[in-house]
Amino acid sequence: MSSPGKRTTELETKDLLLEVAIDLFATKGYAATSIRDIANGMGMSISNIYHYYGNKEGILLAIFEQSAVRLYEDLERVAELDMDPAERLGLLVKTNLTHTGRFRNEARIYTIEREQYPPEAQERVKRLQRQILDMYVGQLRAIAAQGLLVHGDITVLAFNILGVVNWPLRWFREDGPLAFDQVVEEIAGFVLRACLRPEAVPESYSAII
Amino acid sequence: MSSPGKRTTELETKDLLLEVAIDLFATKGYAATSIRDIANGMGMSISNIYHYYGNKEGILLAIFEQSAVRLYEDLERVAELDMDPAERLGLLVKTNLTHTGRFRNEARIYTIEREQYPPEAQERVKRLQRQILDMYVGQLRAIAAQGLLVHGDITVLAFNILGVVNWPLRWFREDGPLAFDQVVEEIAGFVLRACLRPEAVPESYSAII
DNA sequence: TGCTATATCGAACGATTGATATATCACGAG
DNA sequence: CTCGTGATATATCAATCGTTCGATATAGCA
Repeated sequence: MSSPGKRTTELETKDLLLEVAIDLFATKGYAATSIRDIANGMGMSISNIYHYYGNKEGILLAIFEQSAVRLYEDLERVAELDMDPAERLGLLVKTNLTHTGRFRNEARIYTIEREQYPPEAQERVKRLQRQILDMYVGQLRAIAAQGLLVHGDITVLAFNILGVVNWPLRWFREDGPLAFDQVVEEIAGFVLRACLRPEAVPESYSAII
Repeated sequence: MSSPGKRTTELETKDLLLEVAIDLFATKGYAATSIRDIANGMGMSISNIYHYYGNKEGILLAIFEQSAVRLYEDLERVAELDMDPAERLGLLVKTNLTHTGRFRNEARIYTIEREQYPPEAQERVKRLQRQILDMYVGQLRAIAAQGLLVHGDITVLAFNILGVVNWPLRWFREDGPLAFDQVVEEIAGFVLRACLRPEAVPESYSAII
């Protein structure tokens, strides 16, 4: 750490705080979670929260920044791969799903409806959500350039993809009967079949055997 | 009205109250909306809310019951129509979309994540959501019986449909560039292409033209 | 004309909220 | 060993929360 005087636990406390907040925000919701809930959850007093993050909104922003940016960068890396556009779209969907599967609670937070963010945060949230949508639009355009895309509005297609990809946050249970990996495969197939002309759907996604 | 003593306005007040609450819950969220916000929005005192609905949760329950049941019944009517299963699934999707388009604010409320409902309400919410999912599963089964369904887990397919169908609640703007009717058509096509073997997709949905 | 039920009100309750101000603690630099 | 600084705790704030209260006004019934 750069500055002196740390009690050796700054990072741990700061991160523990985020961890607890992520958990509570994701389950109870941001508005229904109190500063005291968080302090309680980490077994410390509320002072730390104000010491490290300024105010309640600061926690939310930190969570959003940390995890939404990470998602965006993960996706961007895939989006720029030099490969067949259809396969790349499938990989993008799977990457997105894997990400939200691994960081489930964080994902539930950055997919909160924008209106429920504090007004000051909304612009930032909107921009990042827009960037992710645009990434899907870009992938679809590459496919369209090959004449392999179904007809229809590309933006609607992209929104539909986001819908299917984010919905498992609402229903998938780790302890349920389905394996997450299998769900990822099936959703990727669902997306490709819906977006591509039938003859362009890679065999591994067509789910027709 | 059955009982005496009404000041001629009970129905109007009771409904106005729900209307205001629906609007506020849908935009600010349930937890972030105070009883006083609602009273303020209808230009009356807090007492009426408790007079008519007992407590804050009572309002939420009344909204849920009124609108979620209406959606379910609308869908059930379509699900029981005697017609080609593929066409019927398309019609079901369009009915669902039209419903959430017309009752947008209500729909945003009954699609709130279940955990954010008061504990006493969760069981009721869960049951109705399950019933709607099962309706889609039933439609998919009918298609599978004809050998026209893609391979894969039917439940995952049904969840995917719900994802695509409910997502417009998050992004569609009445004053945006897209006409809602067109979006409805495109989403129905998206769903059918993703669920049916290519040769089974009705021409009107195939969007290949 | 009373009697009762409904509709509405304003004021108040105790609890909890986000936030702050002040204090104590631990430790590294000198 | 002292001193300062960052980490944590305690005490407290005004505001707002959901809820309850007693009161009043109005309507139909006897």
